This record gives sequence, structure tokens and C-alpha cells, in this order.
Amino acid sequence: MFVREVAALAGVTVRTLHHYDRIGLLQPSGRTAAGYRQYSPADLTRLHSVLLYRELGFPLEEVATLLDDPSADPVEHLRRQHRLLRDRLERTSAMVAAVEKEMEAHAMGISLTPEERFEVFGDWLPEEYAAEAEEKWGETEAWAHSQQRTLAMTKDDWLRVKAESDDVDARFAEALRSGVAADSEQAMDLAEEHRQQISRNFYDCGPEMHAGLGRMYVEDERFTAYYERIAPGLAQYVSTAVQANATRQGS
Amino acid sequence: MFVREVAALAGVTVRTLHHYDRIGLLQPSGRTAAGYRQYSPADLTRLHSVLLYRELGFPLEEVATLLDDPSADPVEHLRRQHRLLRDRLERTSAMVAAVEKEMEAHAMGISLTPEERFEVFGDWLPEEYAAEAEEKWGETEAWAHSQQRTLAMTKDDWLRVKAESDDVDARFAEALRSGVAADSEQAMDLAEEHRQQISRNFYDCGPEMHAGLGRMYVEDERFTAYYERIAPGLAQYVSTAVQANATRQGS
DNA sequence: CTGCGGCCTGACGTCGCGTCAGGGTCAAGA
DNA sequence: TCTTGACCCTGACGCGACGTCAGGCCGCAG
Repeated sequence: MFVREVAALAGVTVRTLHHYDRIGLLQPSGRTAAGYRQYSPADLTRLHSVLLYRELGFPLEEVATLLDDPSADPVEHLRRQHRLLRDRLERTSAMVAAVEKEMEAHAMGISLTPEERFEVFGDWLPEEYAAEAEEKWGETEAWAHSQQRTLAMTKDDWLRVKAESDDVDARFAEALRSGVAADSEQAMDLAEEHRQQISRNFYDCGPEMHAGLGRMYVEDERFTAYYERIAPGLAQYVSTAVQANATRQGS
Repeated sequence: MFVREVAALAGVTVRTLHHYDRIGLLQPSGRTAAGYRQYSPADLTRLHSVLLYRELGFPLEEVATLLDDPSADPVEHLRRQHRLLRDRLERTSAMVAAVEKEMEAHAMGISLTPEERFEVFGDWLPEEYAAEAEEKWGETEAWAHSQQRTLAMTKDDWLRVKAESDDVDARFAEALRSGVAADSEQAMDLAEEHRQQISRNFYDCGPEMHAGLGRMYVEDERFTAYYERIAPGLAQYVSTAVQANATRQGS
């Protein structure tokens, strides 16, 4: 197989293959009489591993030492790649969750602390700064104001969205007050409306993601406080309704 | 907030912040009399977005144009980040699945085609090469041989693993022959044994991942063929048992 | 035998920082 | 008050992983 074909197959440029050849990371196992690179199946296998490790952020030199280590059999590589990929999956989900939390916070007019927002980055050296940074601005007042400004949509939009969500919140509170069970049809219908509202106004929110939000309402005190201020017990109520609805939709 | 603190909080180096300042991507909103950089809450918000977009692979210059676009409100950014992150999640899961498929193929002595293996890379320009590359080596015979060699564990290990899996396969076949239902206790127990075997010999395979493999047994003809050669109907049988077991473990 | 596309090998450019070098700043302690 | 040590600044050079020409050799189609 010639460079062009290999490049197309693997989704890289010819230049990249030249580079890998030069630095000895992937030398084609043959050349034609004219000096054209010839890649064998085994070369493709190696390229595949190279690209995987590269995607995972390894510097090429380290990839070379990994692949050239004679004590590491191929299954070992697959195992490692699998582990690394799953780590990445976890990290990415955490980032997705963080963005969702941020949106939800925005919708409720809550602002997150800087620590929370950056939590997902940098392999978090625990404590150490937590206190230090916290006191930098008195209880994040300045921060909150900054958030308010920097996160503003056009005022009209925000008012509309706010009115919509206030409406659902009020109906949730009414349901709670009149003794409707949190896992009843009626409450779940409200939850479903809540979910669709998010999907319309923010991001596409499936039942599973919605359930995650529901959990957050009781696990994060700021979100809990938001609902408790409307009516005591409402946080738990909404959370339950949302999760019940999620399993209903899921089945 | 001073550089050091911001850097620690965000998990980047001071040099990085210097760089972002120089290129105008993130200029601290203030300086002390001595010229020390002072980062405001709003600066941190911007930094957060910068890091997210960077993580997603955007060149810094593009990040700057994105963030400086006055027509894009912050919610729009969150929306976009959310979308991009979910894309990445999908892509990563695909890669995880690919690695699992590769391992399973290896365990069964099957070898995948080059197209399949690279499928997950390079935003796959459909067809175009499919046929072209396919005929490069007659029906991937050379490829198969290469695979056989390059994927060899130490012979002893592989024989042990092979014997184990043959044993379970045989007991599955026996169960099928004697009319045991695929979603019965007994068949599910076999499936569970199958799952634990994979976990021991290859990678940590949870019920959900195992269910994915089960689906593959009937969706991919090469895996189907593997089981059908042992006993007709076995592919569907194992697939069903595995998925039944997954829901049993999950609940 | 003449294009024309594909291959080759330098060689220089670029991006996103890492890593000194040389020098000011600032709170704490001797 | 002076020193010390931690932290800040601005160049400036280096590096990894290629992108992008430039100049020249294959190979097959017409």
C-alpha cells in the first residue's frame, strides 16, 4: 500500500506519515525500486496503535518506546488503551455535567464558585487552594455580580425563559401543597414539561440527563435553597418527580 | 487574583497565562502599580471558556474570535460547548467499543478488516476507498496472517484463555441443544461466567459493556459465524443470554 | 515523448507553550 | 533598616508535531 492510500484510510496527511518515518516511529516495511514507501498490514496495525496513543495525548517519542517495548504484548496495549479511553470517557462526562450545571445555575440566577467551575480541569490538587482562593473576594460577592453580567442573555429572552420556568415551579409548589404524590402521573407530567422547557431554551436534555439534574437538586445546597425558598420540601419533591419521570420515559 | 493563584486554580502554568496575555486571548483586566497582572472574576470566566475550547481542539486564534464575537451571548457558548462535548463523548465511546471488538475478535481468532479498524478515526469520507482498499490484498488474507502474528500473546497464556472460553462455549451449546431457554437462570449464569472470564483475561467488563458485546454477536457476521460454526442458532442464543444477564445484574 | 499526477527529499514556517536569563517587588524576620 | 526568599516581570531561545513550499524523479496515458 502506498502513502496516499494509507493516509486516506487512517485519516492523516501524507506529511504525517513522512514525519513518522523520519523519526523512526513508523517505518514502512518496504520500498519499491524507485524508493516509494510500501506499507504492509503489520505497518497498518502499528499505525493504528500510534494514532490511538496520539489521540490520548502521548508525545510521539513515548508512543515509540511503548510500542517498541518487547516485553509488552499487544493484548497489553489493548488493555491499556481501553483503560485510558474509559478514563477519558469519565472525564468528558464530568465536563458535560459541569456545563449542564452551569446552565441550570444560570437559569435559576445562581452563580457557582470559581473552584466548582474549574474543578473539572487540572487534576485537582485537593484543598491547598480551596480556602486560600475562597477568601480572595468576600464570599464570592464580586464573583456573583460578574457572573450576572457576563452570563446575561438579551433581557427579553431571559425574562421569557424565567417566566416559563417560574410557571412550572409554581405549579410544582401547588401540587406539593395539595398533597399530590411526587411520583404521581400529574407530578411526572410537570417534570416532563420541565425537561422539554430545558430542551427548548438551553440544550437537548434527554431523560437520563434530566435525572442527573434531579439528583443535583437535592445534592447541591445552592440548588436546594432555590427550591426551598419557593416552598419547603419542594427540592426533594421536584427531584423525585423528575427521576420518576425519567424512568417512566426510559421504559 | 495573581497569576500564580489563577494558574493553580485552573490547572495551567503561569507561562500559559503569560502567553494568553501576549497574544491577546486573555488580558487581565488590571495591573498593580508594580505591573503585576490582576485577574478579575470575569477574567476567570473567560479563562474557563478558553480552556474548554482548547480542550476540544480549537486553535487559540479561533477561540479568540469565538469569544470576541459580540453577537454570541454566553448561553450560546455553553450550548455549543455542550454539543461539542457530547460529540466527543460519542466519538470516545465508539473508540472504546472498537477496542473491545478488537479484543473479542482476538479472543476468537478472528481478524478485522483494516477499514473496520480505522473506521473510528478520520471523519470517515464514506465509500470512496472502501472498494479501492479492499482489493489491495486479496480478501485480506495477508492482513489476517499479519494479525495472527502481531496479536500473539505468549502461547501458554493464549492456550489457557482459549481453553477457558471453549469450555463456556461448549456449555452454551449443550444448554441450547437440551432446550434450556436463553433467558433462563442457567443460561444467564453461563453468560455471567462468560463476562467474568473476559474481565479476568482481558479488560474490566461491566454488565452494560457485556450487553454491547452480546449485540455484536448477532450484528457482525464474523462473530455470528464463529458461534454458528459451533452450533447453529448459538450466536442468537448467546446474545440473548448475555443481554438477559445484563439486565438481571443491572436491576 | 510528453504531459500530468504522485512520489521523493530537504528546508523553512507555525503553534503552543517550556525553559532559562536578567532584573524588579514585597512581606517577614534579623 | 537591611536582607532574604518567594513571587512577579519581560525578552529570547527551544521544541514537538507537523504544514507548506521548492526542486526533482517515477510511471503510465495519450
